[in-house]
Amino acid sequence: MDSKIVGLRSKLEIYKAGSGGGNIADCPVRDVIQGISNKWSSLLMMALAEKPYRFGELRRLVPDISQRMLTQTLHDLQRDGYVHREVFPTKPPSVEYSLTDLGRSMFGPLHQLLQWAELNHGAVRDARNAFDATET
Amino acid sequence: MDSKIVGLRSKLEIYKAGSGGGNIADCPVRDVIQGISNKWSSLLMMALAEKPYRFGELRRLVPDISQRMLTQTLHDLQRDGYVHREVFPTKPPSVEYSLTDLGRSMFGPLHQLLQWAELNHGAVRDARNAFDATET
DNA sequence: TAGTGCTGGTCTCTTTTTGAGACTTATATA
DNA sequence: TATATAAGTCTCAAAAAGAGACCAGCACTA
Repeated sequence: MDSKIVGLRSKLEIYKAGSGGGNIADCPVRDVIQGISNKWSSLLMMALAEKPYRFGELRRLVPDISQRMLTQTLHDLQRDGYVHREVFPTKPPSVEYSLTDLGRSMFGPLHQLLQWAELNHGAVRDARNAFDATET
Repeated sequence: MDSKIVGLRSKLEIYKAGSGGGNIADCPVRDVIQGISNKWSSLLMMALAEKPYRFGELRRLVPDISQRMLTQTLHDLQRDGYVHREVFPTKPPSVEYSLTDLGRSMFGPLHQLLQWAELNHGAVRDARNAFDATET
C-alpha cells in the first residue's frame, strides 16, 4: 500500500458510506473525522504519541490551552477510544493520560498529515501572503 | 516511503519547529493544521478532490452547511492555497472551485486519514458506547 | 411590463462554543 | 497558620457558527 490516492472515483461515497441512506449529514466517517478536527485534538494526540503525560504536564506543554478545554478535549478523546485515563492514588491524586492501541493506530495517518504540514508550511504561508496582497 | 511512523522521538518538535524559539503557540505546523482542522474543511477538500464544483453544487452536496460557512470555508481554503476560485462570465455569473496542486498534495495524507476513519468508525462507535455506558 | 427564478453571495440576529479566571477539596510543606 | 499542588469545576464574557432574510443583475414568463 503506497501513499497514492487510491480510487479517485468515490471519495464522497467514503464519507457517505455506512449510513446506508444517502444523507451525508449522518455519515460515520464524517462523525469520526469531526471528533478529531478541532483546535486541540491533534496537538494533544501528538503530545501523547510521544509519551504518556499527566494533566498538569500537558497544561504546561501547551500553555495557550485553557484548563477547561484541556479537560474537555481529553474527555472527548477518551470517549472516542483514543486516550486512556488512569488515576493514581497519590496525594493529591495524579492522573495520567496515554494513547490506546486505537489512538496509536489513528496517529499513523495523522502523523502523515503533520509531516506534510511541516514540509509545506512555507508554501501555505506564501499562498496566504499572496492572497492577502491581492485583496488589499 | 511507507506509512510507518518515522522518528517517534521528536513529534512535538515538529509542531514547534520552524519558529526558532520554543513557543509552541506560534508554530507554523500548528498554524497549517489548524487551518484545516475545522468542521467543514476536510469535507469540502474531499468534494473538490473528486472534481471541481460550483458554489451552488457544493451547497446542495452538503445540505447541512450554511451558506455563510460555505463562503467562509472556501475563502479560507483559497487563502491557504488549497483551492482555486474562478468566475465565469455567464449570466448570472457562475463560480467554480477546484483544488490547486498544493491542495491535491495536501489531500494525499488527508485521504489516508479519511480511509482510517472508514476502516475504524466501528471501533470508535463501540468505544463511545462503552464509555457512555459506564458514566451513566 | 410586472412577476419569478437563478446566480453567488452579504447582513443581521440568535445560539453554541470557547476562553479567562476564580473557586474547590484534600494533603503536604514552610 | 499560610501557602502550594493536584486535577478539575463554575461562572461570565467573547468569539464563532447557524438560520434565514436580503441583494444585484439578468433571463424567462405571463
